[in-house]
Amino acid sequence: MPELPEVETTRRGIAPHVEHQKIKQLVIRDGRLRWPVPAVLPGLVKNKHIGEISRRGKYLLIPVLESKGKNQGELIGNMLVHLGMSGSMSLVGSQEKPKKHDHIDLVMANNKTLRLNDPRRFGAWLWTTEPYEEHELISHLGPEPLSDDFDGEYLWQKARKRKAPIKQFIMDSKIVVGVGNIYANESLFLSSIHPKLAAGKVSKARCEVLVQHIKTVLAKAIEAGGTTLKDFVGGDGKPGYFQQQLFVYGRGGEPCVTCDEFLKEIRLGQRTTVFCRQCQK
DNA sequence: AGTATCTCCTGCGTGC
DNA sequence: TGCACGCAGGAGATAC
Repeated sequence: MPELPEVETTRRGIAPHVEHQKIKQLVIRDGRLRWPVPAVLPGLVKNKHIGEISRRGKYLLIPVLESKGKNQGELIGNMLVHLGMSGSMSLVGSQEKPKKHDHIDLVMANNKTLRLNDPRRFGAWLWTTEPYEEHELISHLGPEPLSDDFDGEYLWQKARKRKAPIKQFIMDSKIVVGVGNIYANESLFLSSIHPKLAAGKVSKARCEVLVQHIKTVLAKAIEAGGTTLKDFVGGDGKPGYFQQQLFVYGRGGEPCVTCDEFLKEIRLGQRTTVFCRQCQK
């Protein structure tokens, strides 16, 4: 269930093995992801070089550069990868046989292969020649949650007159990217804010608190993921997600760690929502 | 424009 | 053991 910390952990895990490498070939074993993987892509990237991998929200951006002899040259375009909800990447030896749901291989000249596994095929592997910021899946996205652009003032301004529940509001990628269900539940608990409270009813002061908790929760999760980076090479591609302690997510019916009240579990916009009726108002 | 609902897909846990 | 079912989840698409 890749949320932003898992995607960032993936980026950090694969980057040292992939960046500046020459692409031997791209193998599309099953291109039926959320959108069809462009059939022309293997031809476009063959024998090109890979640039520095970045992340925007939960999208991984893999630049492809023209090759000049053994070196890389000008930017040709970007591969835009999303792990959906069940996707993961791993680095394997180029001879390693694909397992079930191993849909795409990026085979590199260093005899390593970046491999995408995605059982539910909600992920994406797209191509764009325009600056990635202008791609239709990227251009409308809100600020990065860990950046200075995301602060209490910003959230409060955006939330004015909005009636949507605060939980759904912070999960809206147009408002801020990277806050998935787990971390939305956790940060609201830490902020003592009821998930159903209308976004426009959250005071400026409480917006400040909420933003700080979102940042802290995400940063801690990234830190936890960083401890298992070594598992990327020759591993199963699944870093130690959810190592951090979860206060409410997955704990419906169990006692609140603060007040012992049984945690309430409801559905909000078809998402499991867990909170403490006592602590969150 | 803002909000609510639907949708893609497979694997897993549960209850019969 | 097998089957039907509900649920999980990101986020774009669609409807109101």
